[in-house]
Amino acid sequence: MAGLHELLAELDGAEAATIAPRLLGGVLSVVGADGALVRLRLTEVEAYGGAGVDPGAHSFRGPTRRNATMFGPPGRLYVYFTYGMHVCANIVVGAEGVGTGVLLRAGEVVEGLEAARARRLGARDDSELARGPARLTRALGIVLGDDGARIGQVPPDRFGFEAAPVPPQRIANGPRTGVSGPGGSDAFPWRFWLVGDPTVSPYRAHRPRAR
DNA sequence: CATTAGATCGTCT
DNA sequence: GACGATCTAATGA
Repeated sequence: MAGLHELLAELDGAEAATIAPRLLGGVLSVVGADGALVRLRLTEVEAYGGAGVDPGAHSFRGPTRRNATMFGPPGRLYVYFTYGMHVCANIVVGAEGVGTGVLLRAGEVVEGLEAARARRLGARDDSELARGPARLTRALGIVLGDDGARIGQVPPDRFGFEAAPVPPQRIANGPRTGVSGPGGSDAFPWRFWLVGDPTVSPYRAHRPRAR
């Protein structure tokens, strides 16, 4: 099993859409803001390209206050707040200044079930604990203050990742969920998931704001 | 089962 | 001032 930084070094210069599927099946370890440890096997991710390349990416129009971490060194967490109430997390995968990341959309809790359940009261089934990007951060105890944190090894770090290669035939891909405009079209089929896994979130097209 | 309304606020235009 | 890389509950078929 390779750590995140080894994997990123091996794929140096590759596009986010090439790196994203390589993260599937890998195990993300997080010591949450409340101190409890949860390990999650990634089952669904989305790749986001760099500035001027990917109209669906936060980094498309260049660096801003919010997306600064995307333009920093790879192997860090890019955590952002959205819809007035939700937190989502990415792994920065491109070189410094490029602005690429992989959104962590869903996974299977493989350790720390009790902590994850406690953080996700209301989940009807364990497969729902981290089925969706905002649910995932909640199950793992990732908070806004974790933006920019380095993903190393747990312990001693609070965040870690171990890759676990998955056969290509078990991976499917398609348009990204909830992305408006051309970035959410078939032109960017950069959502990747493990075929048939119950923790993969349902696809939802972007919905324009109601009046 | 599918579709929709409402929640709620930081960020960028 | 408009709008989200979303989620839940409620309503309709």
